[in-house]
Amino acid sequence: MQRLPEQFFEHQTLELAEKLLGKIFVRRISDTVELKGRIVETEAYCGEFDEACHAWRGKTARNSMMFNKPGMLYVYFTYGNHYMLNIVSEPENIPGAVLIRAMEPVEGEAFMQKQRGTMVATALLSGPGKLTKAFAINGDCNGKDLFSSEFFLENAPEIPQNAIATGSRIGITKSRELQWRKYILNNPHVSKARGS
DNA sequence: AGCGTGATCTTT
DNA sequence: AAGATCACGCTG
Repeated sequence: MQRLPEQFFEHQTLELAEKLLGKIFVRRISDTVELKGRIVETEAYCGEFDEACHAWRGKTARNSMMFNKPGMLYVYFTYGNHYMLNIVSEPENIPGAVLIRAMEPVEGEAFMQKQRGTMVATALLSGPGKLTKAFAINGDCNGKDLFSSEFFLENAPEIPQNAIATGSRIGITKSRELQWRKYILNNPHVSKARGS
């Protein structure tokens, strides 16, 4: 299976959010445990005109990874409980990232079930805080990249336009009007909107 | 529909 | 130094 090269990530953030749909996120935990998930939901966060983006007011200690090279991981901690996984986009020194909001389990389900404390397949990776817990991703992963033996993306067929849905990003209060959430239509592993 | 949880950012 | 916010998940 082909690994996606650095050039794959060199697209505008919103475009990358679409192109990531359907691709396989891989984490090698050990020689014997490999975890794989198919990306089914993403959100774009980009630059200084997007008030929901952590970097809209400029570089800080937390968001500095968003200014790094495309294909790196930006992982941050929020709500006192949860790590969020983002893939950095945009050229160096320009802030941008794609939040991975949901995946479909492909390999390593036993490990994911143990991490999450549930056997329900659609509950393993169907939210940004859930999937980091399932993949044992924490702050130590911030700044790693997708071109190593530990983390990489596998190529997979492009999702046709008529199977991609667009909407407002979930859980934010600012810039609600931007339709920067992308997800695969009718996929049961997409996260539920908050409050429903 | 309400709450836990703690880092980060803004305001004093 | 204090207060508000937060790209959430769980219980009920």
